Amino acid sequence: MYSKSVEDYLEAIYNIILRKGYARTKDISMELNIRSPSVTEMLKKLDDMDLVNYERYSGVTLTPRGERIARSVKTRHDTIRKLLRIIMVSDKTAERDACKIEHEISPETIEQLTKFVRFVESAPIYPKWLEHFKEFCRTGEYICDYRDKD
Amino acid sequence: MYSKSVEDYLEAIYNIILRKGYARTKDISMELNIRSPSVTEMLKKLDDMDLVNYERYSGVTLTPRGERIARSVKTRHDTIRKLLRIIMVSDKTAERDACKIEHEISPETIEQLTKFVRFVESAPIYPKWLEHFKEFCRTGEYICDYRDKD
DNA sequence: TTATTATTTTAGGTAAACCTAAAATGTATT
DNA sequence: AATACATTTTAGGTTTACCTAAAATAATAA
Repeated sequence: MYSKSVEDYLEAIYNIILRKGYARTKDISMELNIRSPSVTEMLKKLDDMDLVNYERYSGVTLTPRGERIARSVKTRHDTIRKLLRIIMVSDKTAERDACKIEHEISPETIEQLTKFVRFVESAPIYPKWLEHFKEFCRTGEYICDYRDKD
Repeated sequence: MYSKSVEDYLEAIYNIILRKGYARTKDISMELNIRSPSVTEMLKKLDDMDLVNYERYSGVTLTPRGERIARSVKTRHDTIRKLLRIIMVSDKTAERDACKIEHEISPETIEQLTKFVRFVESAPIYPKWLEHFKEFCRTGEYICDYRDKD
């Protein structure tokens, strides 16, 4: 398994390349809020691990392995963020917490999380139980209509 | 904020005291799978921070502050574990993942998580939508009966 | 009480991931 | 081409939280 730090760098590099085509030390430094000497140091390590291609004074690209990992971290991130949004966590907090939780979650949990998010997303209308949860959040009262059905 | 490590020690000490009345270096060492010299070292730090009362060669107890924190970590832990159980993560994985996620979660998220768990638990019968989620997990098919209602 | 065993602590490392200050390199301007 | 400015790297620290080996203390048994 890779460290949080490694995962963060790969994810950052991936995102930077997505939006501007290439990634340099300074971009990564800004994205992660880490000083450039630390970034340089890590880029060397990532290069040794065959996760990035690093050339002094140029920039970095991801190797296939690096990109595979970056993608998987990003997917985890998005899944967690969506789950948090479903349970009514604010956008900002959902984003911030996803950044941290993404490193701490087992494959099994990610699988279930993915299913759950898909389950909610695949509902043709906004699910009633989520309306009920919203209401529960406001009032603390559980709305129950199971009696209507039999 | 306290480090993961600090939170883990406090939680461990709390749990050990709960089940056997007192906590010693070796107990903590076994609980956390950390060698005793490391435990001794941390106990001194925790004592300096006024989170435990530590006496060489005796054991430790939690100060009021330490206990307050331990309780709050434990509560977070349980809430996360319950959430994971709700979305059908196995007991073992839910427990292991809760141990890690408990350190990474903001107050806002914990609040929503708590509400969500309470929402599910306060349902008078096992919620239909959870049956549907179970089914969705098995088959990948979304069961929808909103048309029956109007 | 003395010897043996278990526990705890001290002493002295290590590794990961940061940092600052200063040197090296690259880029842009006149 | 020379100077100025920005970026990147090197060199040398720091902190946190671990570790092992050996010494000190406590608990138990002969």
